[in-house]
Amino acid sequence: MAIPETKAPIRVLVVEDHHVVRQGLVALLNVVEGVQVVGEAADGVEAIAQFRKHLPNITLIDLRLPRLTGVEVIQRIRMETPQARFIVLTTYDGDEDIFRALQAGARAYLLKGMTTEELIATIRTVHAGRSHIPPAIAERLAERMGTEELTPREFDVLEQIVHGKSNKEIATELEISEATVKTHINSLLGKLCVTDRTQAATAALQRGIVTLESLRKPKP
Amino acid sequence: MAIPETKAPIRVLVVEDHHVVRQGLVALLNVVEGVQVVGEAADGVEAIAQFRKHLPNITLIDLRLPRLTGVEVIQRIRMETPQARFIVLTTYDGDEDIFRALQAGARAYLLKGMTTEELIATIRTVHAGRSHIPPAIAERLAERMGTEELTPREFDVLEQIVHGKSNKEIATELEISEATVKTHINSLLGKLCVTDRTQAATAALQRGIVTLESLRKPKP
DNA sequence: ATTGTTGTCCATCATTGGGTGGAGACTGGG
DNA sequence: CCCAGTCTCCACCCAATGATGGACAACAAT
Repeated sequence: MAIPETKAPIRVLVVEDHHVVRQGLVALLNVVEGVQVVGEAADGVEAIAQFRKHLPNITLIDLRLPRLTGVEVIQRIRMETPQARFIVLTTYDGDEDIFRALQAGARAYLLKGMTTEELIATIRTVHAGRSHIPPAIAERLAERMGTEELTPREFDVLEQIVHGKSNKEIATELEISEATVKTHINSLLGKLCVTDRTQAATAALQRGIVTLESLRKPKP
Repeated sequence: MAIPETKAPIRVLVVEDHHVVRQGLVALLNVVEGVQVVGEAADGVEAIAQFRKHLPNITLIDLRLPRLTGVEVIQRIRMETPQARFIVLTTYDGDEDIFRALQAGARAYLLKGMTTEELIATIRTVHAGRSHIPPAIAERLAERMGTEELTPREFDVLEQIVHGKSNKEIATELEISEATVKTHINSLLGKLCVTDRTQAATAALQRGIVTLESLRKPKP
């Protein structure tokens, strides 16, 4: 071998649905000394299959995936392989997903705008058993920590609000009285630290509690 | 040469701020017969410089860029080189940007989730002087066509609404009476085909009239 | 100049929305 | 068992919102 004395390479699985991005990651990683891409997956189900097949040291995973979300994939894999290490890689997304991913056991969270050096450094850091959260993400996490969890009902109402429903419509939809809707709104306004439904809607979108995509297709 | 009788390759400039994605595009394109990446740029200003330097046949460009937006880049380049051909490549973004990009002279609009084949096919199509708009995009464009343009003042008000301001606050901010704010709201509600401010806010975000990012940082 | 159009502005009125207090159901610990 | 805590539900009150109608100025077109 030309390489004098290297350790075993870090075996990486890349999970990402965007072809271009996946290609980019693989191309970047495969020229790096000590890192080896052992598998690729374009959706959640495939990700789990590939993981079982290759048992990689590190799984680089996007949160927005077809079939299963990244968070679900992390949860399921950790169920059977608790020592699995994940680096979440996403364009932007809401705070909610970041939070969930870290709770599910992701060790690092990177934005797609990062430099190659950051990516490599993070892979090595996580492989060494440590975590890495960029300052920008940490800041948003901190904000989130202060806020309380929404109850299921409050979540239902918030979802309707984001979809532009009036209190009366929400009441009909959820089969409760309009007064009750107002109560839920009142308490979720408090939890989201906002003062009216419009702010609640934008806050929900910012945090990823509801996604912009879900607005296009009316729900069945 | 090993290749028997090829035409001159299509010379492509890649403009994209996400390192990973840019790498992916370059890696993908450079293995394609008849396509040659002649330059890369990570922001709007660099894009214009690289364009002048290389005069590519096709410019593959993201809309969300530092320094100058993709739309601005397209406009400026077409000012001096009207025959320049652009393929807009973006993750998702709002309808507004799609519309503006096409108006500015982009010939095609692709989502980053596309297959390699689609990308290559589109490059060839555009290089041959034709356009290519995927059905999903075309649909959204069609929706947009029916809607009227907002007046500057209406736009101001809408922006404030998305930022969660009350009518009174908007009135103070814009130095007009609250009644006037209501008038503007009323007419912009009509133009956006919605019935209240919350729907207006989400519609504005969907269409990219206002972006989620701009919500985080309070404007100066 | 005059007509038409469009954008900005304002006032009044009915409706909606948010604030407050409080009742019954259900949970987990002591 | 009983208590504290939480979730869900509802009614009443007043402020904010949206609908309507109309005044005024700027501008284009003939």
